[in-house]
Amino acid sequence: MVVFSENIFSNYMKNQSLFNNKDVLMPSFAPKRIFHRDKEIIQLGSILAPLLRGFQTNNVFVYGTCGTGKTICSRFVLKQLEETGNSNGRKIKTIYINCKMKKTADTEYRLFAQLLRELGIEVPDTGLPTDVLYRRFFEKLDEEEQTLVIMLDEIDYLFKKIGDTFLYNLTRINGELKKARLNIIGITNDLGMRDSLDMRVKSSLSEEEILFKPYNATELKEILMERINEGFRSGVVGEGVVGKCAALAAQEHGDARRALDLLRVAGEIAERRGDIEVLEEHVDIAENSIDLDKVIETVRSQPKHSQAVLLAIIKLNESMKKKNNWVDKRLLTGDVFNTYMDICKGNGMKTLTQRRVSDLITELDMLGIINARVISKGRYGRTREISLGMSDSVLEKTKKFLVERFGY
DNA sequence: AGTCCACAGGAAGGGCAGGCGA
DNA sequence: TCGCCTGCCCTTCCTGTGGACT
Repeated sequence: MVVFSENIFSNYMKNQSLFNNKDVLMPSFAPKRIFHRDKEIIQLGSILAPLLRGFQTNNVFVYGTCGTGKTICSRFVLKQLEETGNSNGRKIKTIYINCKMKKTADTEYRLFAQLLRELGIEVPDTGLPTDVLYRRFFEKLDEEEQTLVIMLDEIDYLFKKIGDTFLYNLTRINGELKKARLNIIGITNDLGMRDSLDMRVKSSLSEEEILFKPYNATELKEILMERINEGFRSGVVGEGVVGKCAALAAQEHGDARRALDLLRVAGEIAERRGDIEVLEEHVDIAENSIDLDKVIETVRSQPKHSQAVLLAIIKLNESMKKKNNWVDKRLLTGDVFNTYMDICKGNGMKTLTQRRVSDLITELDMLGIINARVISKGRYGRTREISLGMSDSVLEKTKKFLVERFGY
């Protein structure tokens, strides 16, 4: 029972926080020092340096797996480039765009709209032809002598969705500008994307390439120690915790973002429990919690029909497991569509066509929630084999969320 | 070698919301 | 205000496809 004469936050305020500055442990935080990426930073810096003297330079293609420091290093270099340029009387502006942001930069129109907004020009969400946006962007850019560096993060997502026309359009702008200059930094964790690009785009975007290798456990440990010193009160995080976070993240392709998330969430769990120290058991709990939050957040942001398709996949997956020979049985597009229709009918929803559901399956695959690959069953047709890309505990919570939503 | 299946996925077009210009 | 334009989401129609089966 809550007694209203007592302040519910008094306990929280009584205990001293384990954190000094939690922002330092956020993936978005820009640290003063970046470890083990000297070579890549210097390489990117030397490619962009001619811009400071007003010379043309090459576009850059940055690739490496998740959490290898691509974004943080690129942002670090661009920030310094902008500062150095501006303090030397040369106008350099940088724009960061994450192409995976739904409804923000996931179509060519939305990408150019976002670029225009960054340049201070408001444009409607729809209604204008894309080439009008393109022209406005071009005119605004060429109003004065300046250099614009556009950093397109997760560029593979946009490429898979709409092809490489937008890249072709962007890269050819430079030849038409009279006063301004435009440079593009494409960042991706899809190492195969480069090979799928149109020859003209490839030669223009991949003029320079920088590969970010995964961190090993020792490097991750050093990165964590630096953040702990600033982020936590001294002595609240033990040596074992750092080693565990680093080892777990090293297993996941040397992902520094993962290591930081583990550390921060472990700290939050310890604090919530009222413990005075972050322990290895907190890291174990954090490991499950992070996956869960990420997947639930993604699922929650999906349109209703995508959620219904995912529920259909989860339900079918479950019923297959219950059967003895479930290993031999495969989850196919047709089965998913039938179950999806049942879910829609049960909820009074109008069903989308199989063609559209096929696209939704592709989108769920691109988000990493499911795995779908095209297979041929010979005489019995060509279809997609679908499986779930999440652990049992995450699956259980996702199912709970979807079942509550659809009551199925 | 030819047939056939169950889709994949491309192309075209409709409906809707919204902008532009006369 | 109205007609015409656009992008987006979706449907409809269509062709293409890998490999088991005949």
